[in-house]
Amino acid sequence: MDSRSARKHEAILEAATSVFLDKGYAGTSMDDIAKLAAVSKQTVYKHFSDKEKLFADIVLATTERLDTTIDLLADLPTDDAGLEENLTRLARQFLTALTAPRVIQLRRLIIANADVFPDLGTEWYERGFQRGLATLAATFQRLADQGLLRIDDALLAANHFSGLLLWIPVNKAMFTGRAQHTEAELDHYAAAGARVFLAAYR
Amino acid sequence: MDSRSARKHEAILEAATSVFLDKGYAGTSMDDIAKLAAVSKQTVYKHFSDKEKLFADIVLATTERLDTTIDLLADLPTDDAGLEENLTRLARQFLTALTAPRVIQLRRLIIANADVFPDLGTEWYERGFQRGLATLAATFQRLADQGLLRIDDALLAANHFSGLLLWIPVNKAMFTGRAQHTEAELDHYAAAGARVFLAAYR
DNA sequence: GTATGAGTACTGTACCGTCCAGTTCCAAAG
DNA sequence: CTTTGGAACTGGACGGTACAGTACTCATAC
Repeated sequence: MDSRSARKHEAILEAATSVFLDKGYAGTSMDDIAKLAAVSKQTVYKHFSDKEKLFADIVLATTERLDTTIDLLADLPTDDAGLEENLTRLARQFLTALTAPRVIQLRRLIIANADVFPDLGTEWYERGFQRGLATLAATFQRLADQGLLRIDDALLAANHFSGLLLWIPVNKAMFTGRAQHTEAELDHYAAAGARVFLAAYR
Repeated sequence: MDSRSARKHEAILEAATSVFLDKGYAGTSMDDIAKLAAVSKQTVYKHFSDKEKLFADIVLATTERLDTTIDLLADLPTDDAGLEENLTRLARQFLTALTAPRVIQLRRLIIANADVFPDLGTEWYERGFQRGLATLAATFQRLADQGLLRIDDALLAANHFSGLLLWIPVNKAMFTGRAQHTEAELDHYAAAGARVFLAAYR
């Protein structure tokens, strides 16, 4: 059932995602998108009423995809033995997922336009950010219930975990455009973050 | 020596800072700035060759001002007695300084335009961000030398401290435009962050 | 009385969104 | 398999608007 219309729709979405992530909202023209999607501008406007609508759609779609990734990661084995090791591995996967160029670009895109699209910023914050934290918090709560961690406020703990891990690389990436983090650096951040977290919450 | 020219120069800088912080780079027109500064557009162009130059100047000037604020904060008494209390107070002041609307707006402004002005983003990162962290790290190192803290990598510790404190409120502010943090929330973040930090680094 | 600035008109460019005339796809009917 | 009708698409032109930067004339400060 991949009608021609559906194919075009998909091509436009894909092209728009690419260009928006790369050049920002203001830096992207509808002609750019149409050209990259190999589609006439008229067709773009047939599928998406205007630029704002198209932008909102691609942001939410990309957020959705990120959501499911986070959900997959947060499943942590609850055996006592290698707790620090497991947590470090989780931290490392978190770092990889959230410092991926696409994710960083999405963050930048939303922050940059949070004043023009306040609803979009809020929606991303709730769906793409707090939801991920809630998932992580649930995992920590499970560990706490098993007596492996000592936690009052699981959501706060999840925030601390994220902050310890992500503050450095995310800021670097936000400000210096394309930041290249070596694998070794990420390993180091993950180990150090997990260690501090356990020191406080075990 | 406040010549007329110098006064105009100052008025333009002030107006540009206000408008840029408020409406972003693309959202600000040179006419807006001229009007707010009560100055003709011609005069703006006499003092600043073009829009980009003006933007860079106001960003760096604002960064400079933030720098000195951080320097003032990071002075921590090194008496053993009330270490946790002192650290909590430092945390609280940090939070106040770095969640101030002006600072948040500056962050947004730089992140939003880091692709168009990569040098500016890098410069802010080094001057306004890493420099503040270095100051904080020096303070921690001093505490470590006195045997009050156990620290391998003072810069990493400073990053952890910042991440624990700022991850929540800064992200909320970045994404949801104008975030209003109550005093009570900030108190809570400061106390919790300082507690976790000490658990790991004392 | 001269340099500096105000006020304003103007040029050139970029881009959103629309319109239209001609073409291609696709599915159903013969 | 061929025809046919309508929907979707192309390509390009166009109106309208916003804005960076310049030019020019008249007023004002010092």
